[in-house]
Amino acid sequence: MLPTDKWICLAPQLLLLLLKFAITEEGDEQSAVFNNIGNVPHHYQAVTDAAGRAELIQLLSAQKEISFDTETTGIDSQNTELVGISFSIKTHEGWYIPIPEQREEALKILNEFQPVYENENIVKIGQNFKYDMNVLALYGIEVKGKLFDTMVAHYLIQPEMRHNMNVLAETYLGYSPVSIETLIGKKGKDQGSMRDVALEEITEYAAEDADVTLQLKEKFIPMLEETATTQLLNEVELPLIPVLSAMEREGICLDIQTLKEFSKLLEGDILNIDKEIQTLAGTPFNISSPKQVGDILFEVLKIAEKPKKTKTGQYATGEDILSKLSGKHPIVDKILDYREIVKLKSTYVDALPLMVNARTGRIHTTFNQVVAVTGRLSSDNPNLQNIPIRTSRGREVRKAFVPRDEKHILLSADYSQIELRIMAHLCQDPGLLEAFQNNLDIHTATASKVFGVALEEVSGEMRRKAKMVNFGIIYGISAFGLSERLNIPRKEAATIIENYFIQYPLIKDYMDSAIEKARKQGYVETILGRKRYLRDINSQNHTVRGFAERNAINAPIQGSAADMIKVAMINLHKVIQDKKFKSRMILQVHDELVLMYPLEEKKTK
DNA sequence: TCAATCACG
DNA sequence: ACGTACGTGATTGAC
Repeated sequence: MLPTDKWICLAPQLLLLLLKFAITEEGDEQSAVFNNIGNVPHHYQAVTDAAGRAELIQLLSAQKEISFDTETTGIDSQNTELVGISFSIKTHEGWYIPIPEQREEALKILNEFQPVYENENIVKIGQNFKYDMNVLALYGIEVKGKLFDTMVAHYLIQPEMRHNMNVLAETYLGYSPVSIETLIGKKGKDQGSMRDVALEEITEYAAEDADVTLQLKEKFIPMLEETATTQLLNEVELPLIPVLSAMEREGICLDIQTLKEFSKLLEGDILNIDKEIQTLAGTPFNISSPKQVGDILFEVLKIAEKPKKTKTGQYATGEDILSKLSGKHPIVDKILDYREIVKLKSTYVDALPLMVNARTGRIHTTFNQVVAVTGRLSSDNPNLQNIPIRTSRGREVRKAFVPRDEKHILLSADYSQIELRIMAHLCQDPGLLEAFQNNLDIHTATASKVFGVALEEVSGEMRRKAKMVNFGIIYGISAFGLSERLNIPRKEAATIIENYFIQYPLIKDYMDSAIEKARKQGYVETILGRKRYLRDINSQNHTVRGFAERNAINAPIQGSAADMIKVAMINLHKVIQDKKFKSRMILQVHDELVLMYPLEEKKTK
């Protein structure tokens, strides 16, 4: 690596070029060289003997707050090994403690640090704290005391930005930490292991992470005040971290045998449908290729007058398009069927069993707290927030999620119409409030009002339409969008929307005021003050501005629902802990919580 | 790597 | 006269 003083001798053009590279790729080697913390005086120290550790532990134990980080062999916090731990208590200083590969020896050293991690009086600062919590739990350590997470804090300050440490360090501290690629190479099969990195190098890397984390925390405290998100952080997002950690560690059991059998069944179905489709098409093609499906439907069979195209000029063959062409040719329904089955098989039936953790025998998702700009959680590896439910084949997949044993039961509890209720709260529309207060089916009540018939006279068709309007309202409705989804003329959709706003006049007012608010202050916010910044709200471009306007309407609703369930999760977790229940929260699906409880706790609830 | 599709709320 | 419903993640084919 080149020291900085050699860089400034370079021709300005070259420097500019290098700078350009440095900022296009986050955390790459160029940016690591440019403005590295290595050019700042610092003191990072490896602690490798018992005496050194004892001294460090004594020092850490006397602190009000410490930042820490863990180095591991992998990125899956449920299936990884500790390579080392690092701490910082002062800017530009830090310690790194290697952890041996041999588990007994590793446990011995971690036991030494246990009193630090579990000290209730020390504030712990981390970046992506949940990961470290999960890893340390693998070694029997429950991190306790007040915590601070720079990643989660930044999520409230700038929800739409990325929140990884390299970005944060570059943006707020003006330097690029050593990138992990410098140590173990680029992601891929040739990537090395953190285990094999020389002590000197990993010390710089790990201690720097703890150091940077501590510095970021100091930066973020006033920024949280400026954005009025301190309370949301302290009372919702941070307390949620141990809850999510516990849920991830708990995992969920999967009935692999059932899925294996289902897979075989689907396999057969796929072969049959494939054959039927090829025959109907008259020429062989790959049904999994949307491009080829489009060509068959619209070039060979010509089943539509003017087929819709995607933005790249390819024929659009999505479910919405094909279902409208259902009657035109028998092949259409077959393709839809084929797509459903292949989706289920590849994404769920075959994929999930491979993700069962060898140690626990269960599936462990990761709940991401800083991805969704509205404040929702997301779930990945695997995503357990999109397990099928809408079709009967899909529900078979869902059935494979089972309690631990016959003495346990899975319980799912969900909010009913939470987003519409929040809309009712935000706009205080009397009609909408009354419908909820009378505990009416909200879509039927809406149909009754919009179509001007008695509640008892509402037909299935009317309810279906009203339901679509209610959903559309939350998303920032347009006549075009509604007409597309109801497959009715735009004029008719417009009339329905007009009637809707006559019946619920304050909803219209809410939508207008949300947009107005966004224009004036540049952001909208949820009930708990979570912001969404909408820089495009005054754009000259209709499409771009339209997006921002719909976001202004939707974000406070979707986001407030997210706030609410997060608070509920924290409270529920506390009750379970305080009363020492064995019930466990397992999943969150936006408006739903899945718990597993032992039979014996059924009556105490 | 991106676009298209589709699973969920 | 525009293009259009909000938020996610995984898989596949095509380049």
